[in-house]
Amino acid sequence: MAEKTPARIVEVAMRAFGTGGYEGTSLDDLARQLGIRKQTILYWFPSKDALLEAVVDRCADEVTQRLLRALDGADGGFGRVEAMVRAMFRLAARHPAMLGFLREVARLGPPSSTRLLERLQPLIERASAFLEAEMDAGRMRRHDPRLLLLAAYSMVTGMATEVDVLRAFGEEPTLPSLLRRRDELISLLRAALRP
Amino acid sequence: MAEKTPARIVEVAMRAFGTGGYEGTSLDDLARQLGIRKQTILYWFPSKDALLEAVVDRCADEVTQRLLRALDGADGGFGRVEAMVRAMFRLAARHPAMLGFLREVARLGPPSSTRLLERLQPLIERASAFLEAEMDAGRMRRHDPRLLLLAAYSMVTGMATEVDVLRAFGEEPTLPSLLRRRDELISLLRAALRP
DNA sequence: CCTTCTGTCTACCATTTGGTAGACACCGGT
DNA sequence: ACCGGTGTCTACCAAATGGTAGACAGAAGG
Repeated sequence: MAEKTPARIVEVAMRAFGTGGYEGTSLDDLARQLGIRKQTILYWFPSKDALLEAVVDRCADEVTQRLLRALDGADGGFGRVEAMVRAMFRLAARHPAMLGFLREVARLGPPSSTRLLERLQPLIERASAFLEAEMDAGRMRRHDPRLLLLAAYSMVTGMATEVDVLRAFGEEPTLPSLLRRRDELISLLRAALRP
Repeated sequence: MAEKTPARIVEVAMRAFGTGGYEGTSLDDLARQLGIRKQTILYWFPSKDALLEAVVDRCADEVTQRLLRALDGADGGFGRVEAMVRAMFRLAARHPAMLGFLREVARLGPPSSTRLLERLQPLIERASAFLEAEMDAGRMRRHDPRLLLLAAYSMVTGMATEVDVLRAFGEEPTLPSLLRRRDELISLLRAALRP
């Protein structure tokens, strides 16, 4: 049990909130999964809302860190877009509930959604500035950079998380299928962005 | 009060489930909004789950009807894609909670998601057959038709529903802004699909 | 006038929920 | 040996939840 209790709680809560929803997950559920009593959860986080905030922060950190790295590295141009999509899919493969949690927070609305987006703001700024610059330089077809970003975000979370929908579309929730979806999405974006 | 009670219940429930989530909405909440007691709800629908099923069916009917009409009418080629996107956005404008409800059902998983997708299956088949034919004829750039459909679906629901996210991206939830998003999305798809 | 059916209501109920109060065990420092 | 803090636990609690039982009012039909 190397991991600290609060970190374990946040981890399990993110998975649970991301798949079962916030209201659909009780503190007792979490405690059961953690092998502790719910009072221990309430010792570390004074209320369920406070726990949610902590999970939001953890999630924002993870996403920001991964995407900023992808945005910095690699060659410029479309390679960077591709790197970001790959980073998100890697996240989806390694941490499947996190994208679900993102979506859940968006549904919950303020104050959690506000908190999340505040923390993601720098990332959004950097990414849309990058797209704008590429478009100005004529290396990408011109679109509204923020709407493009939003569309890409929606596609990634959709294609990475909606397992049942995927099944209806003939896709199994396996790793190879995930990679196919990733490549298909990249090719779609490339087609949309070629000058 | 021309509308029948069961229909009113389903209507209000769809709005509530779509914005507040299924577990986040109590029968008492619904009853309050309807100006009746929850026992009246339970008279028409034997349980909360049964009510959810009814809402799922109602939603599937509405979506199928609107999209099939868009898929039939208009000229072929990209015009039909555009008509479908427009139909979805019209739905989003007139019935904002319905797309949110779609997403909620996807999150809830089986059996509701299964039920919804079964009922949408014919629509999915028709749409992907259409895309396939267009690609075969060389009138659209080749992509995996089902994944393309899924991507488009994700983009539409995302861009039409995630108001808080939108706000972070500098978009206000007003009608003109919705139309801008619609047009931007159409132009994105057109760019991705031009041969 | 009586009966039956329909739709809504009042009165409950068992369970679950988020949260409080406080006991208890362990640990490091003195 | 003692003490103060830290982390987890047991014992509760008030409110809310989905659901049951049955009263009641009105309309329809004989």
